[in-house]
Amino acid sequence: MTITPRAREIADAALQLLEAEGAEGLTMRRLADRLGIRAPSIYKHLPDKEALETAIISIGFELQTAAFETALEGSADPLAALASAYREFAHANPHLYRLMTERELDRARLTPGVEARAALPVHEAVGGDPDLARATWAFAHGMTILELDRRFPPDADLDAAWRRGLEAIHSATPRRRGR
Amino acid sequence: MTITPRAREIADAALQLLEAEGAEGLTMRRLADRLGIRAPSIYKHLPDKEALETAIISIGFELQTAAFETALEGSADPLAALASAYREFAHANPHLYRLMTERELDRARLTPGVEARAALPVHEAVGGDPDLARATWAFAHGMTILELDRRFPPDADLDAAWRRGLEAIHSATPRRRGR
DNA sequence: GTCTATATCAAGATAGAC
DNA sequence: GTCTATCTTGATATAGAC
Repeated sequence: MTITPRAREIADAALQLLEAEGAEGLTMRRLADRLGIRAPSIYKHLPDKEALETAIISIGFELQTAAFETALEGSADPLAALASAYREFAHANPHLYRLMTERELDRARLTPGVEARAALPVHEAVGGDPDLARATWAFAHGMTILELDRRFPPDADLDAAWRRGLEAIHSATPRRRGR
Repeated sequence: MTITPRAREIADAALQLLEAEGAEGLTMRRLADRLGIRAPSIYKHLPDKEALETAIISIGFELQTAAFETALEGSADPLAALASAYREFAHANPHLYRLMTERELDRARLTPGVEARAALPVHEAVGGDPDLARATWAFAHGMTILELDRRFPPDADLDAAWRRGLEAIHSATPRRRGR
């Protein structure tokens, strides 16, 4: 779904609200407060709350794509660079990260192409093997969300766990000529 | 937290309700209906809804532990056996699996030891390396929850992605004498 | 594009009697 | 251990005027 400029402003404000107050803090009333309008006015720009959330998620994919691009600039180890960028993105925007990952995606309502654009660099970094790319995403998402939810023991060395997993993936990655 | 027999009956019914109707279906009123009592009566046995949820999660860990034990009996490849059992457990009890993983755990309210007992076989299967065990759990959880939430493309070969990831982990697992 | 007023609903939880 | 009655809260969303 493409979106009017005003709807985009509203979604930007919603993202700020989401990160400031968490998922339960994201209500139409509070969002309206933040915008200086009344809640029913929002419905003139976005049909319902789901559309609002999907608009936020589209912004999230754009931010993630940008983070990946920055991370890859002049990096000698693309996989490690993307993994760090992924982890840092989630820690910088934990509520957004949860919103983006903890549910089924209503892809028909996303800005077209945003999801695939965000995923592309990972596919390239593992040499184009789609199965390995999915396994890599699963590992990264698992580490990230379990860390955000504090599911590892408090004394766990998560840097070491990330390293151990990336090593394993690296050793399973097909080599290109010249590497 | 340990629990009275009646509270355990209530938690068992709550688990059935959860799997039948999903997380939003799990309300004190509907649970009471299923038990043939009124909602306020539940509060004589469990202090609040969080205690109910934590009791369900404790049961979940017990079920998972049992599933792991069955899977390991006479298996030549413990890691593969545990991975299959993990995946099957989640698919057989998807709402329970989400409840168990998609939030911070209130460990003080769990039945003591249940979480560690469920995790132990995985630690053993990767040769006792705690970092590799965490990476393995992250991979398995990531695959599982992304699959439950239909986040992979519909044509993705998820068996192949599981295999690819487990291969990578296996090649990173320290060998024991005689293997 | 924004407003006021309101419909609609359903949740968790408590008091106090039996 | 269960009941009835009720409090309290707060959410999404619509109608219709300006």
